[in-house]
Amino acid sequence: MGYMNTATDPAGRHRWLTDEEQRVWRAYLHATYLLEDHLDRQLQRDAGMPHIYYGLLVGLAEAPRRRLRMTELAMKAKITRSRLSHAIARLEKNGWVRREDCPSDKRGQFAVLTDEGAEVLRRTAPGHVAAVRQALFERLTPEQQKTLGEIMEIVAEGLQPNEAGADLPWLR
Amino acid sequence: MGYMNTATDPAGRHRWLTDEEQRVWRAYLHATYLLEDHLDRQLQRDAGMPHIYYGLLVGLAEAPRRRLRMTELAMKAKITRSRLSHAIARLEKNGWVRREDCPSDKRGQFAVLTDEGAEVLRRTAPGHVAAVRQALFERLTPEQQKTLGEIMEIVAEGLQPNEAGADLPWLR
DNA sequence: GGCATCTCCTTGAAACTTGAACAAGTCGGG
DNA sequence: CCCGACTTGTTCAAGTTTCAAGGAGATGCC
Repeated sequence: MGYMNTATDPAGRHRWLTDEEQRVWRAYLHATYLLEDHLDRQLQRDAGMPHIYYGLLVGLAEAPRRRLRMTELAMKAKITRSRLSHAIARLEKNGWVRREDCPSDKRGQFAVLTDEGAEVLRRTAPGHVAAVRQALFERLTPEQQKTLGEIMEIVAEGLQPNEAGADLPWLR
Repeated sequence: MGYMNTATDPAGRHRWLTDEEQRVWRAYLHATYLLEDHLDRQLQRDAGMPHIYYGLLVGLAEAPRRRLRMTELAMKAKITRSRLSHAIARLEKNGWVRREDCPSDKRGQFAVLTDEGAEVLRRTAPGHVAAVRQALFERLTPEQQKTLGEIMEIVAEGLQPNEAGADLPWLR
């Protein structure tokens, strides 16, 4: 009992994970926890925000006029609109982001990266990239990197809610 | 600017990620977000608790007398003691876990899995395992599974705070 | 136009996490 | 025995996330 067991498929009963699968799964959980935790702390310390907020600024920085509609940004970051509202409120309070009304749709709002926000990014991006590089890429062979990419694309594809037709509430 | 750029190492300046590294990194972020989200919802729906709380019950179920000292459990789950205190309080309210004083150390507390807790696990584990299997293992070749395990072990090892000597504050 | 319906985003409350601070207990000298 | 240093686990406050609900504007159809 517990997470899973060693047995495979005893004629109709539950299929647990094999020992090997279990090893892989636990390694996955362990590593992804540690990495997320590591990056969250790194960014909290150096940029004063959690990883996902940083990702929002990056999303804006990459957008045409440093701006994106709330829903677009939520989709890009794969979070709910609600969560984004709260997050942007916080970033706005920090002065990294500003809200602007959408002229063509009065319901709409743009989240706009401010100069200050861009500056924070400029200042903290190198450290963040270094952290990612050091925690991940420097430790893997090119082979492993390639396989990791393939695996992650497969997994993401399998979980992708939308799939040409099944429009998703970006989310939930 | 932003997350990273395509340039490599222009004589002393910041090393960004190559295009390929960037692809891998974004795929990683995307997939791990989706998977964690997926499992969290699956467990919230079927077991009424988030993934990490489920992991705590599993940890207890695997322990000798279904019990573990708070600090041990925190280590096993790789979370802070503070977070564990809150979590156990909640699980206790649900009746899945009970606290017991440690006889040998009056500061100590055991978290003990109750029969109810064990029952919840028994009832929900198959669904959870199925979710993991379906989202991950069924989509990967044996080769990929093997490589994934290797990669995750490497990454975890690199982030492991302790390393024979550097005792860690379980955590932080 | 009138009206049902959908979309955009926000809000509020509850749940969860974090970090610092803390009471209580243990431990190892002196 | 006593005291300083450390450990154990909790608590508080602040921050974040979730979920359900809702206001306001757009849309389409009659």
